[in-house]
Amino acid sequence: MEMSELKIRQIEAFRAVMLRHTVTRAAESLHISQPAVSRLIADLESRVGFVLFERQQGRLAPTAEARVLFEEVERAFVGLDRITQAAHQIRAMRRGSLRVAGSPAVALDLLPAVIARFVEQHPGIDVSLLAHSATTVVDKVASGQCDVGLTAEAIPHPAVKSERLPNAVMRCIVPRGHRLARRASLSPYDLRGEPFVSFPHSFDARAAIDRVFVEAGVTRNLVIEAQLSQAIVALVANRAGVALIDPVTAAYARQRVAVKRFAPAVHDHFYIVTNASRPVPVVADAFCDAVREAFGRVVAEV
DNA sequence: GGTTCTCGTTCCGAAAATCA
DNA sequence: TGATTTTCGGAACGAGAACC
Repeated sequence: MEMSELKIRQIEAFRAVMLRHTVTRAAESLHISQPAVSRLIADLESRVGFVLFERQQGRLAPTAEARVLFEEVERAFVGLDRITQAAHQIRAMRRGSLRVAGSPAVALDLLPAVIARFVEQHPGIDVSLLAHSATTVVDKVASGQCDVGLTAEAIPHPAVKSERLPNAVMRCIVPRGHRLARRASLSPYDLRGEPFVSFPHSFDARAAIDRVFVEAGVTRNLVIEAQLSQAIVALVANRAGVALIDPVTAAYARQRVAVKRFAPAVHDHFYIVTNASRPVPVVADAFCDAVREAFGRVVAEV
């Protein structure tokens, strides 16, 4: 004979009566009326198919079967307590996971710095960091493989929201000890004739850089193209030439090259990318705040 | 929109426990 | 010992959700 389905509320009432010894006190602990508890107990007895309480002199006395059942209920409630605790930890961001993807320009220095601080503030959060092209970063966020992306290019995608970070202006880097390293800021005219290192033509940043020099009527001596901004830093550090790079990479390159402000401003925008079709997890939302703060601080100090 | 079901309420009475 | 309090549970009913 199949036992009909037990209900959580009936189990709660049973547990409350076992713990508080009377139906009235059980009802108080559950914040319901006493008859409601009596009815829940009666329903539970009907469903389990045996008597849980002997009515002795108007009082309830648990049967042996009730005591056995109570042991099992207590074990289950330990599990419920753990679920409650886990929910509290998730709400308080002391437990959970965060999957971050970034363009190389941010995945090698900025994001590790933000993540290290974030993990320190939120111990218990498991974090993974992937470095990919901007297109792949957006794909991973769109498909739900990553919670947050940070790209150095605008990649339109119907399944993602992009937030442009402010004040991202390129910096000029020159070898340490270079004649231009003593200057406070540089312009296209200062770089006339200098060996120049830049991104490939397919990059948005390359087009923006080229436009400034065309508008200034300055012809550069373009010697090397490189995909990664960190590679450009290495080339400049090895005196292969000078370059314009994004402010984040520039900020972390100050030990290796001289970083100079450049006018007119060449914008190189960064974007925080999140999934548009589902709510941003609490942890990811807090991480986005940390990224905004760190990004703003890094580009302001360089 | 009407019906049914679930879960809760208040009201009330019966029985036992407590107290002066 | 009688009055009062406590406890349990039945009856009636309401609110809200689910279903047709």
